[in-house]
Amino acid sequence: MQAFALIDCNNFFVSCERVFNPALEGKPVVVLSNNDGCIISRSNEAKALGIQMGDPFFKTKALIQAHQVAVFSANFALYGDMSHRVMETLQTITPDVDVYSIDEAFLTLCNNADLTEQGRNIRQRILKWTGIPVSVGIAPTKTLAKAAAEIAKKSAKAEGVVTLMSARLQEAALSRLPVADIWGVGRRLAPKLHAQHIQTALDLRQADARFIRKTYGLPLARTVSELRAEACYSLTLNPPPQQSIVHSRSFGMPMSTLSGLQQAVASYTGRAAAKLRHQRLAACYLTVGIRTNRFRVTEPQYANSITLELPMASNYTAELIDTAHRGLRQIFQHGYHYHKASVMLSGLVPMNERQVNLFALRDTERYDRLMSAMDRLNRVFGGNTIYLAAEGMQKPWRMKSSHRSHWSAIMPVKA
DNA sequence: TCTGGGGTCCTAGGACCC
DNA sequence: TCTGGGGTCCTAGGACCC
Repeated sequence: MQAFALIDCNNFFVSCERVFNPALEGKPVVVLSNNDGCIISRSNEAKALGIQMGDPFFKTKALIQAHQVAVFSANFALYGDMSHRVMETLQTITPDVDVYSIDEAFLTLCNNADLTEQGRNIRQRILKWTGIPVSVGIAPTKTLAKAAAEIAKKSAKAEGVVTLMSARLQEAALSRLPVADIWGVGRRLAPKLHAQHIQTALDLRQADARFIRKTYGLPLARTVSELRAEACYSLTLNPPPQQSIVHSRSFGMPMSTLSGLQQAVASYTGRAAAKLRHQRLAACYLTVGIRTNRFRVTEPQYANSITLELPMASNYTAELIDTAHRGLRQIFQHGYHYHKASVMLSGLVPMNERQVNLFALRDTERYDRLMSAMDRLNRVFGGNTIYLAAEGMQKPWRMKSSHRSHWSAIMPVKA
């Protein structure tokens, strides 16, 4: 029988910060999302304080200050780099690594040797070579391996590795796992399943396959099969090319005018176009969207988006901005407080020769500007500000937050 | 005051065709 | 009384993931 292993980095963003600042070990730590809006990574100590994934920062601020929780603005350039190191380490164990996300990868193990022992070895090597602690789940299907890793993360006696190869072990483990913890059961499906008296993962494994297929669709039917150790998914070793590139941000403050939105949309389009060129692609379609603040329920709400076809596949910023502005004029309505805009590029194709030449030209300019900006930063703050330069330097205090000798300056400085 | 951002896949229903 | 039946393509919306 095939044995899948899921390698899942523990509290990944927090663990990355700890690699560069070991004094954070054993202390509560959280990492915040882009605009410092939400909590997106928590150390075990922060979890124990009751801080939830996705909690708005401002709502937990009092708790955070009371317990002296260390707070970090997300540094995705750093996390991407650390992720790369983890994946490279896995490559030294087997060439066939299915990188599932920034902090997870699937691989298959040799079923002749002791699987749990192999899991332990992987764990030790990653910790030693990268400093990142991981959990390993081993099972006959990807979904069961995910569940096993989930249990490994929480169980002290598992020592980071759980193997679920036999039906007996699978049933025992799934009977104690809430159905909502299963990969493929999200916040919408979980209450619906509860209403059908499907509470645990074991209940789902034993549910009527045709009923599930008919009521909830193909994806959940596959999840049920996978829970029964019937593999529906294999390793994805040659991922298909990306289908879309998005750049979206919420604004710092509400925006009401078309010209204000135009500025934001132009800047987002520029970012999306840069990502496009970086991947040597061009786009056939552009979608622009705007919306009001969905949390302000007392205010009138408006959300709209429009997709435009480009006359020719393009990755040229000015052309894409023109298109985005044309779309924006069509969906803009007076009288609303806008809160967020997004630009999506789709219908992605490899860039042609003309586009490559334009790219080379602009890339040189960008590179020069980036280097001079980094040089200035390094002179002011010393080394290690490189990640920040890549992030775009949207807020002054962000610079300080990335500088390793200025940890005390990590909290936002109010104007 | 302050509530992230970037992705994928599936399905139902309408339009249209023969 | 009884009002085809496939097939395709497209789109919006819903669900999920990290």
